Amino acid sequence: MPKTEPHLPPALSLGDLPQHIGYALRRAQLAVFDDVIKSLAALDLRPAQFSVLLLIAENPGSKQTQIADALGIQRPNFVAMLDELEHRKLAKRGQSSTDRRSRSVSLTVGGQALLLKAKKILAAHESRISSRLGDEGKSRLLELLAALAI
Amino acid sequence: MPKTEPHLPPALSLGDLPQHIGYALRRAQLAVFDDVIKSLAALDLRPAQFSVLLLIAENPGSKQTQIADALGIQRPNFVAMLDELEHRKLAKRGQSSTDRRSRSVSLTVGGQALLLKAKKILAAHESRISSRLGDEGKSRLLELLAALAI
DNA sequence: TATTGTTATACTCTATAACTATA
DNA sequence: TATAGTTATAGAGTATAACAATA
Repeated sequence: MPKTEPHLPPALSLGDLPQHIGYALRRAQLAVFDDVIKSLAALDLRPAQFSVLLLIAENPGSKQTQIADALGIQRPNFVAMLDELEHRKLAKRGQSSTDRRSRSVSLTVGGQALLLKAKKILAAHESRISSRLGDEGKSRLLELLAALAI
Repeated sequence: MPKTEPHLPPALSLGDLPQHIGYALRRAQLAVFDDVIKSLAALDLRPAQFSVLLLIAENPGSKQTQIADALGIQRPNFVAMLDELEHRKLAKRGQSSTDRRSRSVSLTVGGQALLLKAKKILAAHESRISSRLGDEGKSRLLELLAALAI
């Protein structure tokens, strides 16, 4: 008598959900972000925190709200994010010489070092993910996604 | 003297963020979902609610937890979702004849009617979105996304 | 008047522990 | 003992109104 397989419950039908671009996008995004989140967890960084550190480094002297806007983060929600990065001594708020309302943000040396580590970790992640697509596949995917991102 | 353009603040540099698959995926997913959410709002349906109605219709007689599992919804979180659909008389919980612990879920006539309307609305949405990609583009995109969704 | 940063607040999504009733 | 449904709860993420300081 052949060994019986462990009983798997029958998979439900998803109908034509997998043909919906939105559904397929969401599933892929969750899977990729799952890998990003796990990768950055070694540095106690969440994806949004990484992107904030990156934008601050890329745009020295920019104002708090400019960073938030560029990342689609609401200004009120950005306050606590910056508070935490500042508390961890990764970023700091400075004075604007021309406008005493606004704060110019910058990275500390520790923030620059952590960003560098994060970039290396994410480069490895990116290689892992890209290997499922091939070079042509990745560039075509980025092209198609750009057409959707308005 | 030429008319001066309205002053736009200089766009910040995103570095190589747009080359990250995860970043591009998230931006595209948010844009597409924005259209889905607006489209379904006419029926007072959120995307997750649509997918629940669809799966119930596609899998008659299936149990509450099977629907939740197939959609990646945690069992505890699925309870309130079903409560609301039941309160709106779109779905109902029935008795399982063989296991008194489990509930078999089904759509009411009203739920079937609303699902049909939602499908039509989403078909129009899908046409709108797909037109940005072309037929070949859409099928290639679904193929690439499937490779990422593990 | 308008804008920057801020506080307070609320709503959705998601995640986990633990209970109950059944199996 | 294990499972289905449930309750309670907590944490992210996201959204809006309103205030003080400054422009």
